[in-house]
Formats: sequence, C-alpha cells, structure tokens
Amino acid sequence: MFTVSTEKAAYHHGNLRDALVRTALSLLEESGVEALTLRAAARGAGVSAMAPYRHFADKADLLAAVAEQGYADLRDRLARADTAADPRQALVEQGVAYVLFALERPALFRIMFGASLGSGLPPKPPPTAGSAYGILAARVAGLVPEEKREAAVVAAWSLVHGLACLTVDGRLTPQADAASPETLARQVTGLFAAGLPA
Amino acid sequence: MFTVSTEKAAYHHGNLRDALVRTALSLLEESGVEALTLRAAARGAGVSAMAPYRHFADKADLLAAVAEQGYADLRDRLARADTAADPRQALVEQGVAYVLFALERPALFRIMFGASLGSGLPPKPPPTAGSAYGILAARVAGLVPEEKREAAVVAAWSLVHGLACLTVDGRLTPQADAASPETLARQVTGLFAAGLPA
DNA sequence: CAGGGATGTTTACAGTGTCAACTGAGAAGG
DNA sequence: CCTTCTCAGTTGACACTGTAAACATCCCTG
Repeated sequence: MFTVSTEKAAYHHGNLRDALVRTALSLLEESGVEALTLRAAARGAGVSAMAPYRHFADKADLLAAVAEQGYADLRDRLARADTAADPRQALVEQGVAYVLFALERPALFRIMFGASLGSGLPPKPPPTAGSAYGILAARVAGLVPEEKREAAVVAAWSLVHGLACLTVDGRLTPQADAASPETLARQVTGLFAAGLPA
Repeated sequence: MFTVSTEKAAYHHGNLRDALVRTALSLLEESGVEALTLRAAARGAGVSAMAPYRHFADKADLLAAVAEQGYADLRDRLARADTAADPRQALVEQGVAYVLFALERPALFRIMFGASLGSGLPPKPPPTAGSAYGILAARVAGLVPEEKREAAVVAAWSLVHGLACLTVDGRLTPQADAASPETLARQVTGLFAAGLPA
C-alpha cells in the first residue's frame, strides 16, 4: 500500500472525502459504472472498506457527491459554449455542448441523471444542477415572450437532454447515428431554435 | 410457497421463462428496481436460484426480456393515442402518451432505456423498440419536408424522451412541476409541433 | 499532560450474481 | 417394456457487495 506519494500520507489520511470522490470519479470514467463500488473507492484511496462511512452516509451519498462534481463540469461547459452573439446561435451551441458532454463522459452523465440508485424517489436536486439549468434558461428567456417562456425552457432542456440520453444509449437509428453526433445535435437544436416563437 | 394456482404446477415447471418475466415485471413495478433481483424472481416463480439460467444467459438477459415487454406496451399506448385527425394534434397526443407512460411505470421505463446494467456498450436495440419509434416517425414524416425529416424525427423523439426522463427523475423546477405533468407535456409538445416547418 | 472527539480498522452478516456438479423426468430407440 | 439420453431444475460453493457494531488510534483542546 502506498498513496499517491505527493499526498500527505498521514495516518489520519488528511482529506479522505476529496480523495474518495476523485477515486470514484476515475473508477467511473475508466472502468464504467459497475466498477464504481464503495469498497473499490476505499481501496483506491488506500483505506479500509468502512472508512468512507465517516464521510458519506451510504453509497448513494458518495454517488451524489460525484454527480455534483459532474454538474459543476457541465455548467462550466455550457457557460464556455455560450459565447455567440446571436442568441439563437448561442442556444444551439449550448445544446451541442450538452450532448458532447454526455457523449464524452457517459457513465458520469448516467450517474448525474437517472435512478439515484435506490428508492425510486426524487434524489433531491443539488444546487449546482440548478445553475446549469439557469444558463440554458437565460438564453431561452431572451428569445421567447413571457407567457410561453416556461414551456419553452422546459422544451429546450428536454430536447437536449433527450438527445443526449438517446445518443449515449445508442438508441438512435443507424442512419441518424451515422453522421457525427455533433452534426446531428447541431441540426436538431437548430431546427428547434428556428421554430421558436419570436 | 404456492404457484399462481391456475398454472400447471408440473414438475418441469411448464413455462418458466414466461413466469419469470411476469414475476420480474411485478417485482419491478410494485417494489422498485432494487427489488428486481434474479433470486427474487426465481423465488416468486417457485423455483431454485439457478433455474433462471436455463432460460436467460444472465441477469441482463432477463432485464432485456422485461424491457421488450415494456416496448410492446409503449408501442400500443402510442398507437392508441394516435387517433386525432389533425396530424399536429396526433403528434401532441403521442407525446403526452409517452410522458404519461413513463410517469405511470417509472421503473420499467428506466429499465427500457438507459444503462443496460453492465458494460457501457449499447444494449442491442430490440426489434420492438423500433416499431414504437416508427409510429412517432410516421406522424412527423407527414409534417416535414423530405430534407429536414430526419432531424425532425430525432428532435421529436428526443423532446418527448427528455421530458419523460426529467419528469420521472423529478428534475424539473417546482414551478414547472406544479402543473399536472399532462398539461406540461401538452404545452411543450404543442410548442414544438407549432414550430415545425410547414 | 490528561482526555475526548473525530477518524480508521476489524470482524461479521445477509444478500447478490454466477460456476460446477448432481438429479430427476419425459422422450427416443432397441 | 426397458434402457438411455437429454433437457430442466437442484444443491452447494465462491467471490463480492453494502453495511452494522465494536474497537483502536491520532490530534487538539483544556
């Protein structure tokens, strides 16, 4: 057993919580969701199987922390894509960024949304998730009159989210999937943006 | 332990495969996804833990069979909703039906799409899934000129699928969720249908 | 220099998916 | 009719998971 060497390696590990989240994240992205086990995360952090319970109530709680990291990354990504002067264009770019994020980090994306691993109850939307939502909502708000705004925001969000899910899970017809996902995302969101009521 | 009584109860169970799928489905819908375990399905069918392996390669294979049942139900539901004379209206009704299906049977919906429990690889889209897709695609095809048709079909599919996912997982903002899901679905898909290029 | 609270460790348990080897029943062939 | 073969189901075992309870150890505060 040796830790990452640049770390403190004190034997009250220092910052286990962060180490666990980092380990969990790389487990998830390098080996898929079924490799992300509480024990594996503990092992990766060089610590006993029960240690994580000092920092997380249970496995779902660790996953929530991982997801939160994902939300922050997604929000950054959307913000970085939101640069075009034309608001319609900016909206399209956000949509493309959303889909690409899902495609590049599919396992993380599936943890962020969906199922919350356990009870079927709503998994308590974390604050960071809302801020990603806000970036998209702001663009839509600038394009749609007050009374249709809410439906339009939900529609935009649904559209990119649905496209991301279907693409990630390989659910699109081969012909649709043949073109690069980016092209497809651009066409789809473009079509949507064009149809928005002025 | 007693079987469903109307069944044969012969000692080479008769039709274990179907019994397992049925048991799995009710486990799933009555007690959530974490209750759907291979052993529990076997128990429910009155059979030993290893018996399912004579009919399914592994757990994922059972889940695939359950999902297939779900696809068939969804297709029926879409077909039944597709009755309006106005094609735009029919499209909206299909979207609403899709969202309601997801909301009424959330666990099944999550099994049908998403993750395929195991490798992150695409889970081999079953034939029945395509036929549900076809019902929606047909309506869109009647509304959109040839060259934009493909993008429009993907967009419609994405929109309702995304809305279904977000609703099921309780990801919508409270205000959006306050109205009945059906109303929301109607507004959102209506807005989309209205924006479609003539 | 106490001692107390946070942080980790050990041990244990119920449950899971799945492998290997065994058994029983119904059909096939002499 | 009796043997035999093969499919369908069983038993037992294994490695692994998440988690509870009790114990150990470090560091900080008084």
